[in-house]
Amino acid sequence: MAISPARTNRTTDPIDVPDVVVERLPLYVRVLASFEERGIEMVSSEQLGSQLHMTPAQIRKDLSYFGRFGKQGRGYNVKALAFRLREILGLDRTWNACLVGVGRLGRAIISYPGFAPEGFKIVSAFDMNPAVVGTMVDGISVEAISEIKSVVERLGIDIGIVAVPATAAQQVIDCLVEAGIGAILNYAPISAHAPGKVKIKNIDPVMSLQSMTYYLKS
Amino acid sequence: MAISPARTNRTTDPIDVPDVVVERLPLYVRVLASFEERGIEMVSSEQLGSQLHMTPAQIRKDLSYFGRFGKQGRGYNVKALAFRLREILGLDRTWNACLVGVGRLGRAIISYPGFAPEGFKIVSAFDMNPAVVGTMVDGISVEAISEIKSVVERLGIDIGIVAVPATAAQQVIDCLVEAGIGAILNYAPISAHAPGKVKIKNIDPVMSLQSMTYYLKS
DNA sequence: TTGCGCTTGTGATATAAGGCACACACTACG
DNA sequence: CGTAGTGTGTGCCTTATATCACAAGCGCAA
Repeated sequence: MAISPARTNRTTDPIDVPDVVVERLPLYVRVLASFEERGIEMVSSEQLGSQLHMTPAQIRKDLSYFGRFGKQGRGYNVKALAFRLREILGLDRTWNACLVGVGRLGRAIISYPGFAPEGFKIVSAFDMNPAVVGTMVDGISVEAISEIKSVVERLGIDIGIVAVPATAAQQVIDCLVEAGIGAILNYAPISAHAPGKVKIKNIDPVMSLQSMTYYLKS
Repeated sequence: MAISPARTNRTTDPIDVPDVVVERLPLYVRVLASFEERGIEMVSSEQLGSQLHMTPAQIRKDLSYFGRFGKQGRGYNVKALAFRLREILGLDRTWNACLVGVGRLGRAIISYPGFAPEGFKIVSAFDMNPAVVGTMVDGISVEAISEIKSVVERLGIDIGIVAVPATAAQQVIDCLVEAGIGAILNYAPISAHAPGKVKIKNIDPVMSLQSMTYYLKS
């Protein structure tokens, strides 16, 4: 009568992986890439750990959520592990993103050269300001916010990037969710909340600074 | 013989407050400001919680690390609590920051209008590129990286903002630490490590996206 | 003054995350 | 083959974080 106990299946197992673990995977992908660049073929959790300032045990445990990638006595094959982790994270394809808010910050985001090499393409931009709608910014045409839903559906956009003022942010986020977006990267200084299964990450340099000052008032 | 048991003193009590709690304080400051704007005088942990999508208990416990700010039956005085939290976080003063790396991203950071209103002033900038050194960017003169230590000491700079390419980042960070900086905001795509008591926060939009895609591969 | 409704502050408890340590697997080498 | 050396995967324990639940405090109203 023994029911399959715990984590027995692998590779296709989105259940029960803690968010913290998923958030560390890109870190692993990144150091693996740097090992690969240096021509290193095998790497131990010990080496990964010292690079990342983490305990080897944590790395091994994190990886064990997704499968058994290592060989006892040898460690992990750098190339193979990187490949599998990219696969697991869904980085083996391109993702389309749209930007909402083409102000100063929005333009900087559009021009940021770090997204494309990692497979994130900003394919569309939106703004409320009629003076900006219809113009081109870095090869992207700016459209009215009312168009979000139709454009998202037409172009198959998965990710929304929000760079509007705080006052408009929650409204824009609701709008993106309504349009069927699955993940949101929010640069607006609000503690945004996305309903349902939609993932949201806030990027808020001011809040980061504001918590660090606590430790500065020595 | 009873030794003072646990948390008995308050207000000047930097010991033993978990980092997670400190990181939430700016959030509280922010919602309190929004309540204040709306002219609300008293607020309960229940109201704060529903605004922030947190349990009231967590908010009360977080605040209890620093003192007893509420009144039973009434809640918290919005203005007074905001004031105290700003004081605790060290937001009742201005902090000087310097920027390292005056590339595209660095310029965007210098021009970002969100820091100053919160008391963070970028007072100095550094770059490696001799073509940029000596120029002015948005009213800030750019100096050579070798000058960091002397400028940091002369101007009393507390915070370093790193916006250099990944390859140079760790070196720059070490240099800032050496110069006596107490906190670092790192925009470079590396998992940076600061030695000693120096606080560091990484801002990495690409990594945020890379972890969200895990949930997108529906 | 007394009593009631409301909300705090906090001990106790539950849940989540991290780390230890060891059996086991694999390699290399003689 | 056998043995020594190394490093994984994981059960178990520790530590950290979140939540519950309730006694005690406060304000208002009668």
